[in-house]
Amino acid sequence: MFTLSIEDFCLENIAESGQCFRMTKETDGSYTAVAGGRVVNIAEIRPQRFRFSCAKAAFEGFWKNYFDLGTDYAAFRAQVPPEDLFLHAAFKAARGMRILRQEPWETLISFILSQRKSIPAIRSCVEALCRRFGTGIAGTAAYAFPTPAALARASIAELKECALGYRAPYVKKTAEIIAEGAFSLDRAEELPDEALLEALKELPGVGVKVASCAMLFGFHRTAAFPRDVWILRVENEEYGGRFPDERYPGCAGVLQQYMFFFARQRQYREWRLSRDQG
DNA sequence: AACCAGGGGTACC
DNA sequence: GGTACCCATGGT
Repeated sequence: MFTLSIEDFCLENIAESGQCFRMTKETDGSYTAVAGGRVVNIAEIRPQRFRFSCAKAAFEGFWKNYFDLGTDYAAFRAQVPPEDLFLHAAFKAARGMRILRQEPWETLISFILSQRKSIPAIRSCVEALCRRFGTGIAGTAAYAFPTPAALARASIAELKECALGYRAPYVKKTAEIIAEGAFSLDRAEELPDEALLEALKELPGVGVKVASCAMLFGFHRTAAFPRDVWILRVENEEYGGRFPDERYPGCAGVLQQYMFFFARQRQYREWRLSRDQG
């Protein structure tokens, strides 16, 4: 256990941002994250001052990278031109958002089962999969995300018991393809963005949007710009149909996450009303 | 209690 | 290359 000062790091905004599904709020206001077969609890004991439950070595060896704490997020905001009022409002509303460096496998499966589900529903689905097919993490009550082999072994009926519905075959087939080695996530890491997108789209249940989410959140390809229903609304309401992602080479995906977060807030509706009247 | 959710596959044209 | 329609199920 140790404490640390960190700028641009908001546990709540990250946990509620819909990029990860295994970060939960505790009754004391702290957050517990499960990733990479590890568990950590983080409390903001005063503004920008955080207490980590793990050892310093585990932080340096894993969590620091996981939470992308080596990246200066103020530099992203600085790229936004003053006239883009929406994006500036989004940066204000989603202060402390970061793009986590999650594992490709877990991210891929999580977003395959995300389709036509709300974020709370995705969380409970993922948790059910972990409890049923993952292995327990020693010294904690948490379960690791199941391996490709474990999900490939699962029956469709078992997967449906985790509320996967019609997505159960997608998850099973993708797990089989990866467990067999017909698709290597390690080799996929070497592909350039466009080739990676096309490769991911070959997997069952993976279209442009799911592939983009896996790229952004699992492969940390920050140029990937996932377009879901919320982003499409924002593009129509704020950008005349299409966000100019080419204006932000290599980091449009980061901005996308701020946009997504703000678009879902009630305060966006109010912000838009007051803007349209003034 | 209806409504909608970080969409993809398929059958058309 | 676009579009209409279906797909299960939970959270609000």
